[in-house]
Amino acid sequence: MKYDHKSIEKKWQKVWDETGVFNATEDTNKKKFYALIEFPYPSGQGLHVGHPRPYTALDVVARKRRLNGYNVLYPIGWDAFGLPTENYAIKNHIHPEIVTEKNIARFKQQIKSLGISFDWSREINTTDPEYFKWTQWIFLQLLKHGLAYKKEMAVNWCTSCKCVLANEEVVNGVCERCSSEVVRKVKSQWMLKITAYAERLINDLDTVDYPERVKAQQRNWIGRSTGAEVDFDTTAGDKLTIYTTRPDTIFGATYMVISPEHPYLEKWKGLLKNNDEISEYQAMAARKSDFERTEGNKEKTGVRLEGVEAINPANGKNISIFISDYVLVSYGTGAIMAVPGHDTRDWEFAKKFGLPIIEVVKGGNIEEAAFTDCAAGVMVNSDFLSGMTVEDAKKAIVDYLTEKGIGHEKVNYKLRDWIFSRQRYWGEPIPVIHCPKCGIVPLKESDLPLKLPMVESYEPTDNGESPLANIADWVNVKCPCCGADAKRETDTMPQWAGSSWYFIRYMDPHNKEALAGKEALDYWKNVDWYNGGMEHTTLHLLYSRFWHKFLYDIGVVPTAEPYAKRTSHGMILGSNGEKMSKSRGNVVNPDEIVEEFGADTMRLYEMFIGDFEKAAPWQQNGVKGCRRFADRYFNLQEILIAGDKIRPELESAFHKTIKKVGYDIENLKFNTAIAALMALMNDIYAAGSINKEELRIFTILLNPFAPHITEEVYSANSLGKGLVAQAQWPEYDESKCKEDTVEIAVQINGKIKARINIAADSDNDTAISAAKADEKVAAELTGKTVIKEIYVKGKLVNIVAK
RNA sequence: GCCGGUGUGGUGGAAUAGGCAGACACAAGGGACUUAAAAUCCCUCGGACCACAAAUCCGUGCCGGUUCAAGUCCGGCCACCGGCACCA
Repeated sequence: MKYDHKSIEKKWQKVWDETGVFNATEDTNKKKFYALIEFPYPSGQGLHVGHPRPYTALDVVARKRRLNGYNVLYPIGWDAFGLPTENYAIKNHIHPEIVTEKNIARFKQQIKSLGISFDWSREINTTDPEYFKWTQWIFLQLLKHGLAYKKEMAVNWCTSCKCVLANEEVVNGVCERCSSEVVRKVKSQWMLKITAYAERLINDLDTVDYPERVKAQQRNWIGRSTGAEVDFDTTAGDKLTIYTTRPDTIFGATYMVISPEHPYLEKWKGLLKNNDEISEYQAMAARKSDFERTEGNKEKTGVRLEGVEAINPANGKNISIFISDYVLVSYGTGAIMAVPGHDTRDWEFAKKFGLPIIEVVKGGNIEEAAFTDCAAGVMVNSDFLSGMTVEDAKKAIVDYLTEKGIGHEKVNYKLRDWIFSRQRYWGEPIPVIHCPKCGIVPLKESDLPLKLPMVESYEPTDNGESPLANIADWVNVKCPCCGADAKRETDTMPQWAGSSWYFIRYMDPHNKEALAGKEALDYWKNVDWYNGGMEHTTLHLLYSRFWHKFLYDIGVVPTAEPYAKRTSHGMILGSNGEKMSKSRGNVVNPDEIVEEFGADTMRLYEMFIGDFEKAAPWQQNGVKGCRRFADRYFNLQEILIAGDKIRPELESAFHKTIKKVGYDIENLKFNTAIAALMALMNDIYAAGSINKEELRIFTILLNPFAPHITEEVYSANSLGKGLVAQAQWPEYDESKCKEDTVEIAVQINGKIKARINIAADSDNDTAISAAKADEKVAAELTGKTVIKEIYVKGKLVNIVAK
C-alpha cells in the first residue's frame, strides 16, 4: 500500500474537528499547560512558510504534553486591526471589516490544513466588538487610575497625503506611499504611563524564564541609569537643573547645553542678546525630521546664549550655556553639564567651538579624545575629590550636593510613555467624550462596546484628524454627565492594544460579564510557554507585561507576570538566504508543499530545517528528504511482525531515543529529535523487521511531529485505542539506555592512536590496562615514560608519555 | 558608536558538563533492480600526500593563551546578521 497523504490528512482532520479532542477542558483536577503563539495579523497575502514554524513547534510541545496527561490550552485568534487592511480597504473601496473577514477565512483554511492542534472553540478576533469591549474597558480602568493622559506630541505629517503617518510609514524621511516630504506636527495625543512601571518591568525579569538575550534587550530598552540631578545657578537668577550619570566629573564641567525646546529660552528672551540666532536654530531643529536629526551629518551644531551664563556650583566659575540638538527635551531635564574631557559628544562640541577641556580623571589623553572608559581611574583637578576613585567620588559629590541642597541622586529611564492615539478608522475607538463643560468624560462601562460607525467613507481627513471626525452623527453626542452638546474622541487605539491582553481572553473567551471569569483565571493563571519573534521583544512583550501588571494591581488577574516562559524562533529565509518577501520573489507558499508532499512532511521539514532559534534558508530538497522519511515510516508496516515487547537487540536504541526525543522537544531541539527518530528507523531497517510494540512506541514518538500519518498507522494496525485521546507518552528506563560495551578512544599525548571495546562500567585500572594492552598503543609506549593516565568513562583514555 | 547574536564539509546542520569534530539529512559520484526512466535498495563522500590503500599530517573565521585534552574556556582581532541610535 502506498502512502497517500491527501486522503489520510483529510480523514484525520475531519475526525479531530468533529470530536473536538484538542479543546481544553475546565477539569481542574488535571495539571494545566498553557502554550501560546503570537496570534497572526491576517494579511492579504496569506501564510508563507515562516508562519507555521512557531505554530508547529508549540504544537509539537502541546501534543506531547497531552500525551503526558496535561490539560492543554493551545489557542489561536486574529490580531486583525491595523494599517495594511485599512489602506487596502481605502484603495479598493471595500470595508475593512469585509477585508478582514476574507483574510481570516483564508488564514484559517491554511492553518487548518497543517493539522495544528489549536482549540478552535476559543478562537478570538480583536476586531469583534465582544472582544474589544474589554480592550476599551481596560483603557477606562487605566484612565481611572491616572495612567492614561493627553499630551501635546510631535507626529509625522505627510505634506501631500495630509495625514499622520506611523513611524514605519516614513521611509528615509519621506512618505512611504507618495514620497513627499514628512514634517513634524504637534498634536494632542493619548499617552499611557508605562514609565510608572519601569522599575517593576526591569526587576520582575528576575522572576521569569526568558532567554537572556530577550531580558537584555528589555533592560536596555527601559534603560535605567542612576545619576544625579544638580541645580546650576545662572546669571538670570533661575536655577538650571541638569541630569548627569557622572556627578564625579562636575569639576570638569566647562559649559552647559540645553535642548532647543527648553522652556527657559522663552523666559530669558529679555535677557538674551542673540534671540534671532537662537530662534533660527530652534526653527531649524524643529524642521528636521527624526530621520535627519539622527541619520544626518553628526557634526555638532549649536548656538551660544549671549547674555546669560551659568555658575558651576562645584568651583563657582562662570560657564557658557549653549543650545544644541544633541540634547533632547524628552530625556532627563533637557539640560546637561558638559564635561568634554570625559564625554565623547561634549568633546566633539568643545573642539568645534574652542571650549576648554579639563582632565578630571587621570589615565587618558584628552587632547586626542574624551576619556570615557575611566571607571577604574583616579580623580584629579577636582578639589576635595582629587585622589579618590571614580566610584568614591560619585558618592562623595552626591553627599556634598545633597547637604548643600543643590542636588540629589536620581534614577532615569530611557523608556518613554506609550503614544496610544492613532488618527485612523480601523482600530478600537477610545471610549471617551469631550464635553465643553465637564472636560474628558469616560463612557459608562455599561455603554461598552463603543462600536465603529459603519460608513462608506473612512478616508483620512486633510487636517490630521481621524476619519471618524467626519462622521457627524457618530461624533456629536450629549455629555453623559451634564447633557450638553459634546463630541466623541475620534482617535483610535494602536494595534498593540488588542494584543496586550488577548492571552487572558483565551482562558474564557465567551464570558459576557468580564474579560475572563475568576474560576478560569484561577485555574489557568498565566501562560506557561509563550513563543514569538525577537522583533516583538521591546514593544508587544513590554506593553503586554505592563498591562498585565496593571490588571494585577487592580485585582483582575492573579499573577504579576503574564508569561512564565518565553522562547523565540528564527526566521525562515528564502532559498537565496534573504528574508522572504514578495519584492524579492522568494516567497514559498505552504499550500503548495501541503498539496505535493503533505502536511506531515511540511511539519517535519519545518522542524528539521535547523536550530529552531536561528534563521534558516528554505531548501526544497530538504522537503524531499522529510517526505522520504515519512514514506519509510509508512513502509514499516510491510515488515511488521507480532510481538508485545521491545526485542533485546533494539532495546537500548529505543530507550535512548525515548529519552532524547522527550528531552529535545522540551528544549526546543526539534531538529535533533527528528534526527534521533531517523537514526532509530535506520536501526530498525537494519534489523529487518519491527514488531507491534516497537511500532507502537515509534508511532507515539513521531506523533507530535507528524500527527496524521501516525494516527493512520496507529489505527490501521490496532496499536491502541486512539492515539490522541488515549495514548500515553512512553517511559524510558535509564538502565536500559546504556550499552553493555562501548568503544572508547585511546589517545597518547592527546592524539588518537586506537579504539578499543571495553565494558561500559569498566573502572579506571581496567580501562587503562585494556588500553595499554592494545598492540598499537603498546608499540607507541615502548621506550617512553608514562607521566599521566586519564580515563573518562565511556569516552576515552589519554596516556601522557615522554 | 552601543547592545545582542552568529561564523563548523559542496549544502542544511550535529557535537547535554572541556573528552573520538562532521550525527541526521540534502546534493554529488558509483553500483543493483529495470527494455528504459522514475521510485527504491547498497557503497563512497572535509582536505593534503598517494596508482590504491595503510600510515602520517592539516582542518570548526583570524592571532595568541590555559589544559593531558579546546568547535567548546580566556585575551586580542575580523566578517556577517538583528535591534537601538546624540539618552548626558
